[in-house]
Amino acid sequence: MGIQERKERERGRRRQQIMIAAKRVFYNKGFARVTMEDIAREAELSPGTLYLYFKNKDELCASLSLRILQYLNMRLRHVSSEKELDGKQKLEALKNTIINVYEFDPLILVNLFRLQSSETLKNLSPELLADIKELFSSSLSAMSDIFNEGIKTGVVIDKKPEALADQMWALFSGIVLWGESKKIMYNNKDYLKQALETAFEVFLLGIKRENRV
Amino acid sequence: MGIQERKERERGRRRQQIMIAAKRVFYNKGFARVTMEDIAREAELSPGTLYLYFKNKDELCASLSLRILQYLNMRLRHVSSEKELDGKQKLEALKNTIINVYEFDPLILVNLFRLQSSETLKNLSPELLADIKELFSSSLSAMSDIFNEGIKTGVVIDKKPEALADQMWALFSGIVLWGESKKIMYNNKDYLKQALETAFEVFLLGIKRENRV
Amino acid sequence: MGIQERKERERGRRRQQIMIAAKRVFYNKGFARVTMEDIAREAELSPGTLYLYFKNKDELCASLSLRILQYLNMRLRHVSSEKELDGKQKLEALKNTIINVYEFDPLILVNLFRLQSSETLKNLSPELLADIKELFSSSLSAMSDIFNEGIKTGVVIDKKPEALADQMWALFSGIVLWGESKKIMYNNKDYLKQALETAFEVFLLGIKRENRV
Amino acid sequence: MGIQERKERERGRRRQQIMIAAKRVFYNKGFARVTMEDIAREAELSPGTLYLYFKNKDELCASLSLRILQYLNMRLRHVSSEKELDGKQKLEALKNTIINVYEFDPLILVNLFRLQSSETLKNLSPELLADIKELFSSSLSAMSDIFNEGIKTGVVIDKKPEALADQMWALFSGIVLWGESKKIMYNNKDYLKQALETAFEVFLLGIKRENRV
DNA sequence: TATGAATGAGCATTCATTCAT
DNA sequence: CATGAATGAATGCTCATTCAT
Repeated sequence: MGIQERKERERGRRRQQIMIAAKRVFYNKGFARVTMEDIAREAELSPGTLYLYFKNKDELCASLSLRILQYLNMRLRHVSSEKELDGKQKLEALKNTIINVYEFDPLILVNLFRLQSSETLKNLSPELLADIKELFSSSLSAMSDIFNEGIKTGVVIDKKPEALADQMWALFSGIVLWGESKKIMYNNKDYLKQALETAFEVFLLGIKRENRV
Repeated sequence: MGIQERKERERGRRRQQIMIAAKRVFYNKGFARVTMEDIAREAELSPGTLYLYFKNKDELCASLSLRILQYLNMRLRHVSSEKELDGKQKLEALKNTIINVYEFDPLILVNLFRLQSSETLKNLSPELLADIKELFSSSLSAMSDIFNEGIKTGVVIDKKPEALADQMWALFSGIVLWGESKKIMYNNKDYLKQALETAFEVFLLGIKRENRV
Repeated sequence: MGIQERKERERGRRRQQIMIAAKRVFYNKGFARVTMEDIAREAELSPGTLYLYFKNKDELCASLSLRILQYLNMRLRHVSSEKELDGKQKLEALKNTIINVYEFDPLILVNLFRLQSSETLKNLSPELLADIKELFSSSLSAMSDIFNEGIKTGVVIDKKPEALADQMWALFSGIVLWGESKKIMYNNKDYLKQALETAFEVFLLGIKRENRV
Repeated sequence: MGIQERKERERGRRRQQIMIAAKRVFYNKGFARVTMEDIAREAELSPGTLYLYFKNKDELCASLSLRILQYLNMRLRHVSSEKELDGKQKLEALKNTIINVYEFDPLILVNLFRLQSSETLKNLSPELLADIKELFSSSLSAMSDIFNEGIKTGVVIDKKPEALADQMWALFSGIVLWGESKKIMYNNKDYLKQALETAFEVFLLGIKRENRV
């Protein structure tokens, strides 16, 4: 391992450390109110140091989303390319994957979905924005592939696979955000996982050919 | 009409005037960047005056959501209580209503959905929060009623009607927010209405008994 | 006097008040180290208030220069248009005017000369920059006129009047800045007025025809 | 050559290398915006290393001025002590020397003149400040000598030679700084050398006895 | 000697909110 | 009721300088 490589790895670790601290602060104070100083304090670093690893606050926040997108993408690609599963099993695996990603880090997922609809997107560096777009596209395309296989093998009704992928994604983000508000408005904490299960079941019911006359 | 009542009505008009101005500003500058002074200027009032009609900025913004919630609620109640329609027709009417609400004011709807998952909720006055909750509950309960009628008449599969209402709502907000991000990330402007149509169709496919074996 | 006009005047007074405070602070702390908060404190205002009257720090500082430029310009125009004086007397009046402007506010003059050679110029609002340019041009053109009259009446040697004006201006700023450094480096406080006198005398000697063979 | 001496020479080389890098950066980014890291990067050193050779940023910048002052001083001493030239020729040589110094490094000269009137002077180490003072004094004294010789030989009018030297220096810095601002304000790039020529000519006209009645 | 990661004080600017008129 | 000038706390970001290695 060259010295260059070791440094790069060290740098990556630092970034992780900061992102983890940021996440902890987000949990405690809520996204909107977190300041760079809060994050620095939590990471036991000085504010200036954060800027050695992230260009600005928006990029730090967006980087959190990037991580979970990477995880999601990896999992989806894996399902999509799984040779052992038939079309129907893949649909099931898709559902489970998404729920699993939700469980992996619910808070950051909320951050991601909020990012989607935000002016923040406009302030990101072109590189980071490109990365995010790329992962989004790639994930949706993996989902499309799964639906497409379903369509070809006659498991899924004949709709555009991309539209189905978009819908599933929208359902995912909609449920998660809606669940958030239920938590806040109704103190209804553990509603989400179950809601996701049911929603995806209904969604699959709707698109599976076998359930049709 | 007493003098008291006339004053109250006058007051309501002023509030409307401010809210309309706020909406115009939001359209032009984007939610995040709007200041109270912007709104005051647009309303041809002074900043101080806004505070005579709204406790603070959050409440002003949330009040915008309140209006569209009122509209939504009215429409849903109307569908739900329509004697002329059978269960199946009501499902169709429900779909159309929601799409119609979307078209009525897309931007404010985004605001509403963003509000759902936001810490802003915590800062609202108990009264306003109660109003919002009430309208949410009422709207969802109207939707539940429609689904319930469908279930009873054998049109809809046997799931909890409240869960179905939640899902439909989540689907609604998910699509709208996801559509927003598509606008920003892909400059894909007129995607939304069609996406809503398709998503609701699939959703109804999934829950209608007639489509099942 | 209309209400509008009174307000405008009030606003002007406030600006003056702030500028005077700024000047006081500059005297005490030196230009480079002064913060907006210092100025606000001196003006017995809050930092935010400064921004109601000046777009930003650079503009506040440049506005100080504007004032002395206005004074200079007024005086020069006056000399230039004075009917009672012949060409030779106008040269004398020009010299005295400039020295008088120096005495009017030496520190701000240093600020002005420093502004000349600074990247600050690039950050000013187009309007303010235009005002400054205009006053510079106008002042130099008044000086040119005086030299031109001297040339036409045979008092001054035959050089381009604009070049003479530039030179006199350069001499002025050069002496003032050089005098500043003498103050700092040699604690030589009262050197400047005398130096200006002598320098302008030599300059006039150099350009007056009567001193030539 | 002892080991001590070799080290000292090595150290000097490093300082030169850094100063040259600094100058390059100044040319590209403008004085105000240059950071120590910029300079370090350009010099292919680390920021920390700069502090092994210069006490702080101000000293680094002032050292640039020191170099051109050394050059100026050397040239002036040379003219002053030139046996072959008579008083009149020396005045001409003085003029050419100064213009030549300007051409040698205009940007650094601007830096020097700006330094003159700056609070930076107060932050320099006593040693560096002493060096700068010494070179200034020495240069002005060389100029004084030249004027003095002119006075004694009847070429120059009977004024204090030190005052004449001060004036010439002030004229020099005045023209250069004023020329800078013309560049910025009027995009008038190649004005300076010619302006210096003319200004010095007029100055010499003013102090030469031969031009008088 | 050289490094360069880390520091942290410092600062311009914004904007929701207030209150004297 | 209405005003709008004034507030001042809050915050993202910079960069000269240090110090452990």
